[in-house]
Amino acid sequence: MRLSTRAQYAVRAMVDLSLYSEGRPVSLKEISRREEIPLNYLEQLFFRLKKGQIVTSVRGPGGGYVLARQEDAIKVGEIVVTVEEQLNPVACLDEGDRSCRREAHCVTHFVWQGLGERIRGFLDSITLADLTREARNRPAGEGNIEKGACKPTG
Amino acid sequence: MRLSTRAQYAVRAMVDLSLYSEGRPVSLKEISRREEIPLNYLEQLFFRLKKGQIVTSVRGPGGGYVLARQEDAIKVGEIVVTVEEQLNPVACLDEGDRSCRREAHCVTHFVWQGLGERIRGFLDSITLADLTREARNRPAGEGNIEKGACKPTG
DNA sequence: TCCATACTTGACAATTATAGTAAGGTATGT
DNA sequence: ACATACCTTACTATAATTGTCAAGTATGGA
Ligand code: FES
Ligand code: FES
Repeated sequence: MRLSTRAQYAVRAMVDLSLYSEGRPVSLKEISRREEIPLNYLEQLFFRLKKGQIVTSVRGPGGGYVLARQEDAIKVGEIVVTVEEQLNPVACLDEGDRSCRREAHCVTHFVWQGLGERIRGFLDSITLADLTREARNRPAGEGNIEKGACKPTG
Repeated sequence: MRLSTRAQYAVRAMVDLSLYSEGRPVSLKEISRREEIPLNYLEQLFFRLKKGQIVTSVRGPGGGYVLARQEDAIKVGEIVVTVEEQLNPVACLDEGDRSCRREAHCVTHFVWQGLGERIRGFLDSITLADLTREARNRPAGEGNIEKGACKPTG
């Protein structure tokens, strides 16, 4: 029951972007340095985030990414879903899945369905604004995490 | 954000056991046939379930497994946790993890912590009794699922 | 114009976790 | 004794994920 690091990175990167933006575009290079996320990997994430219309991009020198909306209109759940395809605990809940056309017979199906709803509900109840507010109330140096933390292994 | 098939299988197997037991021990062979779960795999699961004191075993011919407690005293969350080690969305929440000793600096930590609590809370709110009641209210043939359903792939 | 910056995009390798298989052992009722 | 059925460990194959590489495009400024 693990969240992908993609999702963890994406949320952290979004908090970073939000914190250091101040209206101007923020380059991935900066975010990469502060949050210690590989630049190439960040590029993949922001490719998705852009498609998901959570950020917009500015090309050329001095360019970077900007939030597509206000901090308080971006839910954590959106970010996670955007980089992680689906947020369902089991495959048969995925859109377009045909492995089980008779959920009516599956006793456990409704359990996982309910679980998925709770997960989404919780993550959608938190906005980027909540996280940046939290971050500003802290001493914190560079980046919003401790170096090397939040890694899936180690 | 996927649940392991171990967990899915375990819950289904427990429902099956509960449904067909009627006081007598149920052999894994039976469960394996009805639920279409490989016998060897089931053995691994029940090895864990026994250690977790959710079932007890009876050896020898005519033996099998029996619920260690009443249906309504066994939570789905217990079953899942027992076969799946931990139920945390990120590694730093795991007991004994040392990757981050300063969660105070990590802005996103509390989000994942809250998520984990919701997940556990929800799964602990459902008991085996709820599932068997559900199952008995259905036409259903052999096993409590449709053949081939609930598989992670396909 | 030319160049440096920084986004854009696809392909791919390495690592890890999971699912599933195999095999041998132990207890026990008949 | 013998068949049944639990007990336990070890291993392999497969899939997903993480992370790297590389080549391209748009743009602002010297
Ligand atoms: S059909 Fe969805 S869990 Fe079985
Ligand atoms: S320390 Fe737990 S998520 Fe960063």
